[in-house]
Amino acid sequence: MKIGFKNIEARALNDKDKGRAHAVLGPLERDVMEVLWADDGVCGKDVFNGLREQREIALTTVLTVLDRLVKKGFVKKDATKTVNVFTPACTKDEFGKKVSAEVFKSLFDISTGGASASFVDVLAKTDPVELDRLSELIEKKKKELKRR
Amino acid sequence: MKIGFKNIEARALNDKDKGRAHAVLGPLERDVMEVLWADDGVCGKDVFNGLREQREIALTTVLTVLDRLVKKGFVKKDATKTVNVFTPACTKDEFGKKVSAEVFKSLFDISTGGASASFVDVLAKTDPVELDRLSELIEKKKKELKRR
DNA sequence: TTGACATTCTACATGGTGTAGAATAAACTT
DNA sequence: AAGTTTATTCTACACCATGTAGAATGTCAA
Repeated sequence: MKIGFKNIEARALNDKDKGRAHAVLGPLERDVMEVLWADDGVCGKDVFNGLREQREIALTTVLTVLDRLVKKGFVKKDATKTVNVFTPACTKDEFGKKVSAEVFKSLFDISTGGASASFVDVLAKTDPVELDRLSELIEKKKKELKRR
Repeated sequence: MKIGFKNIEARALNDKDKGRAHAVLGPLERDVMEVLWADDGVCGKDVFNGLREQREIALTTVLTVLDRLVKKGFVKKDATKTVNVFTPACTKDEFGKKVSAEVFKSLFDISTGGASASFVDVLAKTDPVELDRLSELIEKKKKELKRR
């Protein structure tokens, strides 16, 4: 019963994540982001009114979450107006990219092959058309790598 | 300042995750899994001895984590022997697939395009050779889809 | 039976998230 | 300016996953 450590050591090296590897946002936080992305430049109450229809929630809860989002850098707050206005710090797509990048790093740590296989599978189920775009992305990337 | 909800509604439908979207395992839990994958059929103490070299830790801590892993279904425990023997419930690759699948679903929820772009980017950095394999996977998947 | 070792129980700390009342501040009304 | 309404911040708690490990208990061999 000998034990090998290669992987552990490998992982330890690039393990900046403080505990949860890919945890990014909770469901409420994500819903708030959705509202911000859906309609830019809203105030806390707008967000509140929006979410309220889907779930029962207090205004202050929304404000708290909004503030946490600001602290995390996902949202910008404009406090110069009478009413604070919140805007996403980046587009939904950019956000997706950032989050994905983090997540993929951890995933590749586990298994590059497994991740790739799974990615294609899930993508095919979710949005088959995207498969073509993905092919293009890969080709582009390959060329990019060759140029160097 | 009107607000749109399409995305929120969409998300609400397939939101089985109870809070953390892609949280899977903590760092210690992952390290334990690595030991199990690295050397199959070990007992608690083996895992302990292994981890011990990387970090200071108590035997019971390892046992606790091992048990939690069993409860989560990631590890199997054979209690028929004098000493309990632990084995991974699936290979590292399979695990990677499962975890990835979960994660990708959430990611695509945010942005399919962003996720794809990011995936290629990170993959190119991590393991450029895998880009070719990915291309193949996509082609295979496309054919598979056509057949139906 | 006793001692050594293995396993389980129980329990606490920490940190992120959801939750929101209370307190405070700012703005508006009269 | 005083009072009223509205907005924002403070403070605080609950919950859960995870890391952590001592205490208690169980098992087996000498």
